[in-house]
Amino acid sequence: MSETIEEKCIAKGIKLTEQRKIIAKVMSDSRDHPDVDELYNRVSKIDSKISIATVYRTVKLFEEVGIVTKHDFKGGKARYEEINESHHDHLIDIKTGEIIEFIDDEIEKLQNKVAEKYGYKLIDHKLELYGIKKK
Amino acid sequence: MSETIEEKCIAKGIKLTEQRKIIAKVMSDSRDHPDVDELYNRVSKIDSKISIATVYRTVKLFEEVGIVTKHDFKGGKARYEEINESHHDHLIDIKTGEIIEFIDDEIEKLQNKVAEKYGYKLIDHKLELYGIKKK
DNA sequence: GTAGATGCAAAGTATTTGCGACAAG
DNA sequence: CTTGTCGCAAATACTTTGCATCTAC
Repeated sequence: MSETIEEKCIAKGIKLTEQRKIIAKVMSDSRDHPDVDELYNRVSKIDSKISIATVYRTVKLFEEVGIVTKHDFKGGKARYEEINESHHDHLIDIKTGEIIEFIDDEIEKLQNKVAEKYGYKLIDHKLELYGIKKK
Repeated sequence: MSETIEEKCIAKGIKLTEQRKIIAKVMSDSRDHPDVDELYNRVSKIDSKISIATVYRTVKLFEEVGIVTKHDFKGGKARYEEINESHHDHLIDIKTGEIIEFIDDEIEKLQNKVAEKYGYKLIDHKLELYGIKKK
């Protein structure tokens, strides 16, 4: 039962403006992990009057209520991705910038173990692998 | 045989200016992971004439030649840490911001396995755990 | 002596914000 | 209606850079 972003907004009592609907749609349709600029480009094609400030405000809002996550991959700009059921981490191709999503339950378990060991409850984590494709 | 940053600079043919020596010393003495601003504060106490531009230029240089690493933890600012023999990852206390360094060989191995699985050679990785202290 | 480093201030990026106009509930 | 959002441009925050001067080697 994967809800759409729009449904999530309603569930969380967020006002659904035209702009937010468009931004939500663009994010849902994005398989990659676009930065705000790229998001703005895509959104502009649908409605050219939307300002980049609104895009910034919206992704921030979506992040705060847990609809999307923010990534700070190498390169300065923050990049966003919709959260859906399946948690995953990222394997990034250093040469091409291509991003592969993966899940490894064993690593997940070990992370919890590490946190436990230091007396912490694990809330969140970030795992990024950087590599080059083998020939 | 852990070399000092100064020794590493000489080994890599980097000109050792007074400013660089000071910045190197401050970084070596820092157990935490200071951002450029904080580094600049500490450096200024030793020599108040050093400009923040030099700090930026120096950390960038040190990063390029592999003397320090840059982290993009939550919070926007880039933070730096000296590289020494022991690789480690970070467990960050969400409430206090405290950073615990840890190593887990099992996780390291699994990361390589994941990269392999997708046909990649692992070059680098970043693992950050965010948690809260248990009472 | 010479190539490269520094300081300063100005210029870039990325992101946030104040404010009057406007739209969702 | 009322509260919160939008668009715009100005403001911030972080980082980089041009240029004249200075310094390590």
